Parts: sequence; C-alpha cells; structure tokens
Amino acid sequence: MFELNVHSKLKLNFYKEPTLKVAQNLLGKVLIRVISGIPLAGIIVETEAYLSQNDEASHSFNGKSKRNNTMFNSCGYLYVYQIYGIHYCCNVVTGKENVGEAVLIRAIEPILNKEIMHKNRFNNNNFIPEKLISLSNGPAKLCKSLAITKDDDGTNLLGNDIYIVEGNTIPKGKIVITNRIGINKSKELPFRFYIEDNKFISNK
DNA sequence: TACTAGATCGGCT
DNA sequence: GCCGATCTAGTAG
Repeated sequence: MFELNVHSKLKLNFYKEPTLKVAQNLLGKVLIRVISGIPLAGIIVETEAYLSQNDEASHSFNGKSKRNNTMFNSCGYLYVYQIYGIHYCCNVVTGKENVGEAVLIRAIEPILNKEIMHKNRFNNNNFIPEKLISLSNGPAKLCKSLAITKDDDGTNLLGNDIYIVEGNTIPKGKIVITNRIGINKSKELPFRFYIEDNKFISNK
C-alpha cells in the first residue's frame, strides 16, 4: 500500500532540468490531487514532451495566446487546456519564463483513493477492479479521474492542491522512447516516454 | 476485434 | 469556418 509522504514533494530544481529529461524523470513519480483534504494519487507511467523550438505540435509553436499563457510560465506550474470541446489534458510546465515548454501527462496508475477516482470518472459508486485500468490510461481520462479542469490551469506544483512526490526510480532500460501519438504535426519526433510493460499506459 | 462518427468549444487562419 | 496533444458508442465483420 502506498504511503503518502508529503516531505518527498518534488522541489523546483526537479522542474528546471531540460524538458526531455523532466519528461523521463517524471516516470515513476506520483501525481497527487487533493480534494476536500483527501488525496487522490497515481504513478505517472506515460508522458510526452512539447518543446518551444522546431516542434510544430506544441501549443507554444505559434507564440503566446490566452489559451497557452500558462505554458509560458516559469517551470513548476500545471498547464491545463480543453481539447475537442469536451476533454481536459494536463501538462507540467518546464523551462524558464516565456520559453513555452511542457510535459503532457498521458497516463497514471491509480494508487490512492481509487474509489473516489472511479466516481469522478464514471459518476457512480460501482467500483470494480476490472475498471481500474480505464480510470486513467489516457490524458483526458486521468484529468476526469482527478477532477482536473480549466480551473486548475496555472496551479503551482509546489503548493498543496496538486503536486508530485517521489516514487520508484525507473531504470533507464525500462523507459521506452517512441514518437508522440494523437497528433498530425511533428509526428516523427521521439518525445513520448513510458514505462516498459506497464499495464496502465494509453491505448494507442 | 476494427473501424467510424459524433460530441462540442475556443483559438486561430 | 475549421480543426484539435480525446474518448465513447455504435455498427460491421
């Protein structure tokens, strides 16, 4: 059973590393979302990096706008955007202020208060273990499970509402590096990372 | 199991 | 107007 240790919260230095490095270092870390004092949590098992240079798929590619403003914050903030009118996706902002880089969290493995995550996602209390994987094996699914919406855009990850703590270190050999999915531009860039053989990564 | 369309909104051309 | 860093339900095979 996972024991939440608030003191292992990641410090600002963690986010200051180069974006591609942070994307890999995030694997195995634990994303915490506190609602009414109750922590929901999952192990980060899949990420994608979005850079500021030569990356057409990145929201920051065409410069700053109202929507992507948070992406241009200095590192250590949560960037949440809405997609297809109905879903939300969350990113960890990296880089210095006005740079515009982030790591999309694509999948987590639920470990704490899974029943509440299930209720957030499916709107019912009929929690069954078979549904565990589909709780958060995709960027929009994990946001739904953790009740993350546009309201959470700009949240400081060093605060107490949404933050990330230490978890298991993933050996380099267990990190799979592939191209990103679900996009049409800059598809060829090897910016997607996930934990090998993990059951909770996204479907595609 | 595999493919397709529909949902639904805001940002950008 | 168009289309997206998605997901789901529906249909066909």
